[in-house]
Amino acid sequence: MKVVFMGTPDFAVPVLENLVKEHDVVCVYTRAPKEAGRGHKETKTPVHLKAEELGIEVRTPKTLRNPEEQQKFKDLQADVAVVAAYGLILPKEILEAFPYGCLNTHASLLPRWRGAAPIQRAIEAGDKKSGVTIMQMDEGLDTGDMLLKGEVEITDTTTGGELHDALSKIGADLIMEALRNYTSIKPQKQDDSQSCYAAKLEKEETHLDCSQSAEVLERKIRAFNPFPSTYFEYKGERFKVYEAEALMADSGYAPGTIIPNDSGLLIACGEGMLFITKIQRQGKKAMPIEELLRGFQFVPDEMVA
RNA sequence: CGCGGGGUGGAGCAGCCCGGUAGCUCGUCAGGCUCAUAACCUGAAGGUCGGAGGUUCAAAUCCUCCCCCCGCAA
Repeated sequence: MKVVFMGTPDFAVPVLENLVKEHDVVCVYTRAPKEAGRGHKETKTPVHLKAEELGIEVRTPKTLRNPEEQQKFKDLQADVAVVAAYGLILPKEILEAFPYGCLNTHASLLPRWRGAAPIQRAIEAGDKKSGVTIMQMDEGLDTGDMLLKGEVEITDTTTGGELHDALSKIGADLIMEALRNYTSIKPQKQDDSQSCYAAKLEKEETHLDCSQSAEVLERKIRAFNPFPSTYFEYKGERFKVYEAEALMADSGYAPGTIIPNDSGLLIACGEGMLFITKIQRQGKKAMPIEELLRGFQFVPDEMVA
């Protein structure tokens, strides 16, 4: 088939890689390069780089709401547009431009977790499973009819990064199946009453609030690992937390207190305690807590914030 | 030219501001103690202090340039 691909982050790259194996990807749409990273160098999106590597035309319009862009899109005369975490709203004219419309690869089991950050939100909420849904896009936010689903288990050690990679791969395979069997798949409506939204990750949430339950904090740490990661502050210095264990016994200490113990870094929480197992000091690499503690001391009874 | 931290025996850190015999915790190896041990005691090996210049009687430490890693902010 003649396919237009629309995607932006790493999650979308495997989808593009799969598409080119069986289809004629005539054009790739992605977000425009922006200043990012240290030194504010202009950075192309992962999909942009992959498309260039594959020798496919790349377009980076700032919006698809204007008639000129819509016409340029239609002129591609493709059979279908495959969308994976693109980041721009697709107006009706785009959605209806090709015979098969726009198929989206969404990283959740819809209708649960519509929206921006379904992967992290599923772990954070304590869901036991997640997955990918291929849907026929409509004008709503992830409300289109569902074509295919692929499930994956979330264990009590699954990190956001692991789930991201797993879902990315599943999505890349599912979209191929959807294209192959498009005409025989019966679209299913979403049950709106079962829906929920995955709000985008805010910087503010990455700060660990020790007054919360250790269980809740542990899930957040796991969901946000490796990105955007969580942190606490100690003596004015920021420490990123990548892994921790929740101990739900009552510590008897005020939330935020470093509890004396000889096996590692134990912090009192609103409910239970957090035993930090992987940490990163600013300016340093992430490392197991034992390593940091060989040369750095967290003084017992002092507080983290 | 966005702001900032760091590169010191295998690991993690201190020392740098106020130049002058390289230190701590851990690991490794050997020996000892012990019913035994990841515990304890004794001893040992192991470092071009990221790289290149410069200042100096003397540089991990001061100056210049370069390489690499990371945090913030976007």
